[in-house]
Amino acid sequence: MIHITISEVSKKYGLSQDTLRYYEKVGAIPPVHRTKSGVRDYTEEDCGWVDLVKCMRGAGLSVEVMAEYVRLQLQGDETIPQRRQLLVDQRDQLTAQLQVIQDTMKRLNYKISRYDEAIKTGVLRWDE
Amino acid sequence: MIHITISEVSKKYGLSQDTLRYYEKVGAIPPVHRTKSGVRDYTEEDCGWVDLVKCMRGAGLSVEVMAEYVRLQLQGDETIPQRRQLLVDQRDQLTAQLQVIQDTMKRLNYKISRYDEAIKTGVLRWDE
DNA sequence: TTACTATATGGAGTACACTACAGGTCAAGA
DNA sequence: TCTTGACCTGTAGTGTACTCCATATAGTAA
Repeated sequence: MIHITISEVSKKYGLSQDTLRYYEKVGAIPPVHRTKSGVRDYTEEDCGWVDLVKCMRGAGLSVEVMAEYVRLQLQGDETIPQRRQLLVDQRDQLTAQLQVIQDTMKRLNYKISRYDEAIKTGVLRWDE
Repeated sequence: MIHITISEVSKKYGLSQDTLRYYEKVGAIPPVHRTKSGVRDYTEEDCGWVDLVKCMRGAGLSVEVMAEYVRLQLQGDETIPQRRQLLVDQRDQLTAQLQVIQDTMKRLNYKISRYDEAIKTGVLRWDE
């Protein structure tokens, strides 16, 4: 089993050491393995959690949601239905967010095309 | 020209009166038309700005970016190239965010499918 | 005129997600 | 042994985007 330090995890995932400690403190990842002297010594599994939380945070899931998922996970197999439901809820949120972003991009594209036209012709019609 | 009150704009767009005043204060929308006694009296154009900022904020653009766009707009036609560039930059950001969300959804879907399997068979393999 | 309601302003407070810092510990090299 | 560097904890501070509140004023109904 390979173990790596917090500075290596920080480099590997592009998250600051403070952020890694913060995620652990608020429970967005489970407690990380430590050396006898108390220094964090990330296992591959610990890294997997870091990777997961980085991905989910990037998409906009809250740290509280991640912490809830971790809590359920640590409670064992009887929480599998709740964990599934949590993920489904978050997926639904992302589906909605995807739609909002696509609609906004359409609007941005329309405005950009009008600016292109204005720049080309020197005229801006029906502004906003 | 139709004018409406802040409470009507609030209902129409689902933004609180405080939020509407806040957007105006920080410049995310231009100054709203007022009655002689100083009460906001939104024109259709004012409403158009509210609609725009609601849309952009929903997609994650910052109020500061909106305020910058409004500043440029109020400076007149010579800022058209900058405004176009601002919109293009934001569109690029959204394109990237779209990708992140899609990747995250793939990951969520994979995990959900594994939970479905676990619930069906009673076995969870290679858990996280 | 009085009372009520909607709106105004300025400023303080909240929630979230970090981020920075002070002070302490520990292992390894000179 | 001494020093250095990386790490630790706990706590305070920051930025963003609201949200709430106290106090004031204007327009309308009774």
